[in-house]
Amino acid sequence: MPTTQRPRSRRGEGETLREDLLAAAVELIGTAGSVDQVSLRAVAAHVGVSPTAVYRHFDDHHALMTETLIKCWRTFEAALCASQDPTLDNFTNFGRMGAAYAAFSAAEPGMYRAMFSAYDSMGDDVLGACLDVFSILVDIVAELLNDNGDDRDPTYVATQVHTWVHGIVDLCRDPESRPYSADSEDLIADLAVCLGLDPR
Amino acid sequence: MPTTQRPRSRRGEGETLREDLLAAAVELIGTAGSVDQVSLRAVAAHVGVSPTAVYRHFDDHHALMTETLIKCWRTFEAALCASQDPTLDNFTNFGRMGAAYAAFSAAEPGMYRAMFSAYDSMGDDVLGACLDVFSILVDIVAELLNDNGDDRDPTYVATQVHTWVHGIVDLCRDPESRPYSADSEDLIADLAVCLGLDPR
DNA sequence: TGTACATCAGTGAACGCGCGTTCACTGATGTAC
DNA sequence: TGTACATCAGTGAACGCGCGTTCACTGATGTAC
Repeated sequence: MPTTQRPRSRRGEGETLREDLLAAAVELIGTAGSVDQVSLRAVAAHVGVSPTAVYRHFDDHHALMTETLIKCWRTFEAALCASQDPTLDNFTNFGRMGAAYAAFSAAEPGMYRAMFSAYDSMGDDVLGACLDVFSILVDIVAELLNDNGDDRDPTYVATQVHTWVHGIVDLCRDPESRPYSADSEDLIADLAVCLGLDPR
Repeated sequence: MPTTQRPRSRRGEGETLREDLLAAAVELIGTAGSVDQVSLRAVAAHVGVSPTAVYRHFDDHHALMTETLIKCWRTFEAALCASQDPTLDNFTNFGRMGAAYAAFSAAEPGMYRAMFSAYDSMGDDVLGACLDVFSILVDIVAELLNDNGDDRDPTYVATQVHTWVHGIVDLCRDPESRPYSADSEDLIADLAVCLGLDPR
């Protein structure tokens, strides 16, 4: 958090501060691991601007946090999409998405926790961003089931996948102190087989 | 939170305030759904006592919260144990424990979230209480595997069960706004079969 | 080309609040003599 | 049986802090004439 003051934007370029505030808020959420431990004043200080400047771009603290969380979900979405390779088969891509999910939660544990702690308590826009991510998973599961001639409901199976993966990365978040000696990579790898998603 | 003042304990009965403070802290954690949103002052006010009185029984805010969380874990442990009936077979008891787990998280969602958010960040005593609960699950899974002549590692399978159940109750916490149309009871019921725990 | 001015992108002081914690204290009560 | 007193179980005022938010303001800058 720089005590150094941010240089004032030139006329017409006021929106750059908005982006800087969001980026700082994302970073602070990642450090804090929760939304409500990140103050408006801390975000402003991180950027090098007075607290009042924030009100030029956001209605209040809640609006700042809502937009920040949406940005987090978009980042997560981009990471999952980037893992997909259309030249590969669906089961391989499914595995890559699982690995990307685990990698994101390991690289940004605070962000991951904050996102899933608050996904349903910040309003419809955040929930919408969350649903967009889930639909990516539903799509790949649907293709997988189709490949296998499996007529199970893709949404239900995707929910099985997601609840399990989420439980794994949420509980096994700290290899040092977790109560589970198992490795999250093993757990995720076994999961597809348990759910009967591997090609026969 | 009563503005009414708590009557002073009689001489030699000072420990009753300690119990009252812990009970109030458990309740406030349940309402807040997190540990660090519950202040020492709020706990004192809930009991009807001055903030300074808390320091007669706990070193500081952190010590109060640590003991409160342990009490939460013991409550959870008692609920799981109470679901077991030694006159029934292991698979039935396994199902009853799953139902008790889901019932606890549904009845005390705030407590459940606070417990699992903080299980690894409050010190070894809290982690120990958490491990005690996990070992209950390992025991019933071990008996189940033994019944089935299944030689999988009970700890690993229990980890599979727990990560999945936790993911289900954590993500499907709010039937109104969750992104999943599935019912958590269905998910939990299907889980045992997916993991091959049902008797053949 | 010069200049008045509206607008943009902020600042700085102040507010009332709740927080954890420290300090000096108070009054009831059980007990030793 | 009476009483002095140590101890118990607290209280109340005060501290410095960070918080969200409001308000009046300032100074640079692009633009219209």
